[in-house]
Amino acid sequence: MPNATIRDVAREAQVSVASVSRALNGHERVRPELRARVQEAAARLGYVPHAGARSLSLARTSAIGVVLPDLHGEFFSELLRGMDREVAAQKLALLLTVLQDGRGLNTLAALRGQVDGLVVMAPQLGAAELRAQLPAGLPAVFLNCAPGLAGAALRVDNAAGAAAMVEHLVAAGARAIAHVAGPVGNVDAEERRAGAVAAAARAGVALTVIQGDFNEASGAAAAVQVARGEIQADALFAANDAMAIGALVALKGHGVAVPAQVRVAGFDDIPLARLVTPALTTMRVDIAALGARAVQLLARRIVAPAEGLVEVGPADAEAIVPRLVVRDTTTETDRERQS
Amino acid sequence: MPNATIRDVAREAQVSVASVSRALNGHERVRPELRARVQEAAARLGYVPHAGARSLSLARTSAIGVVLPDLHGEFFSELLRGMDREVAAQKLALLLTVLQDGRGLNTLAALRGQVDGLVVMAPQLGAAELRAQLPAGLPAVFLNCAPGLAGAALRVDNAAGAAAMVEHLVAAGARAIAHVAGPVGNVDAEERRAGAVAAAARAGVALTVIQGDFNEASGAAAAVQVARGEIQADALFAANDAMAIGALVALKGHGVAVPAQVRVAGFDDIPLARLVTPALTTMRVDIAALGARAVQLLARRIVAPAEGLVEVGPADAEAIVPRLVVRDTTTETDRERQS
DNA sequence: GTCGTTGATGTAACCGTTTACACGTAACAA
DNA sequence: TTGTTACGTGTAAACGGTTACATCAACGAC
Repeated sequence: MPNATIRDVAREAQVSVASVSRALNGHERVRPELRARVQEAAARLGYVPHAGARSLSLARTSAIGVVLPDLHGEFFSELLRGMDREVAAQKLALLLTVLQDGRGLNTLAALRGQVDGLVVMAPQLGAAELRAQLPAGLPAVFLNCAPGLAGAALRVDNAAGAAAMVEHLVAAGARAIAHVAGPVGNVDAEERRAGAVAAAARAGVALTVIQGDFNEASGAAAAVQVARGEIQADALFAANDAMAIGALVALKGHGVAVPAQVRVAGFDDIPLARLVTPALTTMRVDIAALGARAVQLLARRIVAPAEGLVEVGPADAEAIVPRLVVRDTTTETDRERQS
Repeated sequence: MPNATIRDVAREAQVSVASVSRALNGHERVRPELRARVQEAAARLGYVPHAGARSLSLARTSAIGVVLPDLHGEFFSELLRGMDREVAAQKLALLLTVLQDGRGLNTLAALRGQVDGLVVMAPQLGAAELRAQLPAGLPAVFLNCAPGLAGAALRVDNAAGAAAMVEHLVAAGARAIAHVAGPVGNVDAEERRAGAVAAAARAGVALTVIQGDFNEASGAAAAVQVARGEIQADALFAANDAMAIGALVALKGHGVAVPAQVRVAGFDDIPLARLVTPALTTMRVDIAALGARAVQLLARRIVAPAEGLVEVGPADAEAIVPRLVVRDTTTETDRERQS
């Protein structure tokens, strides 16, 4: 007998199943004496309600699905940490699905009946493609997705962040910037590039785009071009920290002084950024807050229909603006020689 | 009409619900013509089976629960990545639960009926405490947990890893090793110390244990003792990379050549390890593999009862052996001066 | 023509909850 | 006394699937 059911408890407490359900769910109209008897019986049998059955009956699973691309490292864990924080507060559970390239196409639809809503991050999928895969009628919040989907949209304002960084570099004395872009087709990468290009144009400084792929090696490769003088630049702005760190190491290897000769900047503020020498200037995105906010928005959409105050639609779209974190790779300070 | 049910499909295809179920689940005894008609109807209505209902009927959810402590960074994401890889292969879903300090006590029991099994990592909980919270009769796999629980146990073989490192240091010419241990009470730290001590005894080299606390500062302090000659050693083996890096910096500061005068080694292979100069020799634990293996073991336990070949019990306990990653702090090479 | 056999399909019970509704009882007003 | 009301509790019908069993038609053997 693996587990007791509500009927076992009813028999044990000599009441009906309805009373057991009411007693355990804290209904009003239950005599205290009976409630106590039921609770006692439940405890005696080690009864735990069967979540699946309950969700079938309530048409509510108390779980939300998270659909993510194949992420690495800090970003992934911070996002989940933020989501979990909020999910716990709302007494929900998290069902995680990673969208690998091959599989995962019908995977999304299969979530019907298993979750009450979806937080989707699929920067590589088009709106139409995505819409086709989503189970109809499930509330959803989209993170950095193609625009125009039926649900709340939450994004990182990459363009504004990149622009802020370019402005900072210019203020720090840069006159020719090399931007190491992320992989083509990646929305974040595109937005950062566009923001950087626009800001450079506004500031009247030269900006050369070098193609990268978000990995360290490509940052290093770009740095080598700069070090050899193949590309004229007194600042190297990478679209993420991994590439910036790769570049930093490569520049050091080629005897280029940072930030004296070339300023270096990244994006994301991964933990490693403040540990490298010199410490990396970068844009910090509060990933945990992003995750928490996504869950919050979703939770609101889930209860909303019940409340009658639906007002859904793609109305609410929000953007998280990254914050500039100035460290040693862009400003000459007396801390330069230390640590 | 948010979503079609099996009855809608039955009506649309002019057959019974049983036939729909059989047709869609690939049963044998279904006339091809009827199967086609059902599939067509299902497609027309955009029917997707309701996971909750199905799991209630089948007594199988196709989901497994993952219970983790409040982890940060790389470890967390790598573990989940490994689990997801295996979970996808087994056509399961992942339900994530983070065990924060306060909450999460009844959280575990609430998973009944929502998952088919559990992967639990709760290094801070005692066996009894844990057992009390787990839903009875749920297959479970424990990661680095207290021993003696009913389920498979999977751990990192810290002792073997430490021993391997000591052997490597000896092979690299070390004759007197200083081991900077982690905080007392920490299981990983204890195991690493024990493994190092034993291996040194076997190899017939001296080994001095210096108490540390897993932070950089304690590594640096230990290094100072070695540099000053207060402790005789030609190799410094720290129980984690943070302390090793602290030691590395301190040795450099005291003009001690690494690895010529003192070899340095760490444990964990954090991302920073290959970025410091000289690059740190360390032990790499394949976290993703650990996660994948846990899911694999659990999946086996889940199907086993159905197969009749139960053979459960705490029988299978496995250990993942870390891999030695040799870099520049233990071997003099021509790469020494570079990067 | 009858009977058994076989294979495809339908009927209905079941999984474990929740809850609308029915019902019985007691308190109270007339 | 007799309605009315309010309240506590039980009965049974959902929720959306799966599947044991019943049913039925077609077929071949006698």
